[in-house]
Amino acid sequence: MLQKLSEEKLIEILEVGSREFAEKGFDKASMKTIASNAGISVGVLYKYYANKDAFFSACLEDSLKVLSDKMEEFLAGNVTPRQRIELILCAAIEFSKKHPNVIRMYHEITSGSFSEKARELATRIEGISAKTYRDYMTALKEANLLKEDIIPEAASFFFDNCLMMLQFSYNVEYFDERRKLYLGKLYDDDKELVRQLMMMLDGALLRRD
Amino acid sequence: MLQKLSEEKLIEILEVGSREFAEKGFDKASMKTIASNAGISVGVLYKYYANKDAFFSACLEDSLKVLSDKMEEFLAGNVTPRQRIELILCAAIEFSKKHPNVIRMYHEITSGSFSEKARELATRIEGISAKTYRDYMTALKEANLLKEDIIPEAASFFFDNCLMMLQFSYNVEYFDERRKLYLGKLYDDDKELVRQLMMMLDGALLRRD
DNA sequence: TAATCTCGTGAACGGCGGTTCACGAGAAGG
DNA sequence: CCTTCTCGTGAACCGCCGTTCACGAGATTA
Repeated sequence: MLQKLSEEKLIEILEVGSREFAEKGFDKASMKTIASNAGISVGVLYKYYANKDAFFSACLEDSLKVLSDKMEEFLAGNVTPRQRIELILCAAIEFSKKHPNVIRMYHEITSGSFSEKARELATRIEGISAKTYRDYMTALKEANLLKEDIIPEAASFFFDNCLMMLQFSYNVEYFDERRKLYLGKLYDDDKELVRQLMMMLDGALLRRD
Repeated sequence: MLQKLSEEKLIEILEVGSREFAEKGFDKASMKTIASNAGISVGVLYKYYANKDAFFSACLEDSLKVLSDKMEEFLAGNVTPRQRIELILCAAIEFSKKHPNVIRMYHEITSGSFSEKARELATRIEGISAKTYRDYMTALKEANLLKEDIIPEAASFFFDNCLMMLQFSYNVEYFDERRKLYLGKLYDDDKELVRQLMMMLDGALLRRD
């Protein structure tokens, strides 16, 4: 052969890996299975990645890239705060449905003890969204649109908490069942759920005019 | 010997197990380590529990009992809705600090594929809090204290999401770091955090008077 | 006291999964 | 066409972990 793995093959490997990790979690995912699902031998996996941990990090990085791209859209465009919240909520749900593995992998590193590398990656992406939200909340504050007495740090923490649980609720099996349990017939009505969340977040964060 | 393991020993085993599972997660926790930390042999663990899964379920059940006991306090006492929210927030944080392993084990089953038994346990406790919160929100609605247009199902989902993230933020290592990242100097000020969350939840859920 | 029973012990087993490495297929170079 | 080099292959290795079971220490019983 002397053919290095093609570009597409390398991408495929990362995709197969992400799927495996997202489905089974880090520990239960097996390098052998990943290799065979990607149609390569285990050996080559270790030619490209030092070990399971490094491979996981690569999959994670690949996944998180999509997420952080999305993040930049959040502050773009000139809309009212209320509209922006609604846009973000919709984007979060839409993103969830399009990239379930990203959220699942994110959730995965949330538990378990991971390598420095994985830690660092997660912290980096977390740092991006933290800063994005805090900047946004600070801007709201300065425009006197944030609720009285609420400080931007707490507001962005609160806001991201809500988004994170929303994403988990749409992707992680356990949280999905929980969502059904809580929402009942609202489970299938994304539109109405967004409307409800909107009203609550609005009331929580924005000054009454 | 012919001494059955003493009552205290049995309790100690569950505690050691819970700690181990909470710290390392189900997969990385080792039956041998648990046995040796509890000062018994592996064999006896298998005399009392059929396998690792069953032992995990027992630890989980032991932990969740504490949680569901706490739950009943939530609706007790005659206080205003605002006061009740504040009480629950404080209780959540206090509980987190007192029983870190409970939250961590709960978080653990949230990921990974678990046995029917573990699933069932989690669903049961989830069911209790879901019902508790929904009943409470329904009561608020009927008393005309819930915000206009908000339906109890969505409100209780939202509320529990906030509480859950709060608990994770105080116990699960990853979320704890994230909390520090978001809150900055507010990280050490529980009182102020509760005050801030209070204001936001109040605004999100309760009718303005 | 001798026989029997109970129950904790921990070495041993089996299997699995991450990781390695000797191999060989085939491209490149002469 | 032969040599050399590249790089994917997958059997083999190793360590770990859940699980088992033959054993024996001590309690019970007769």
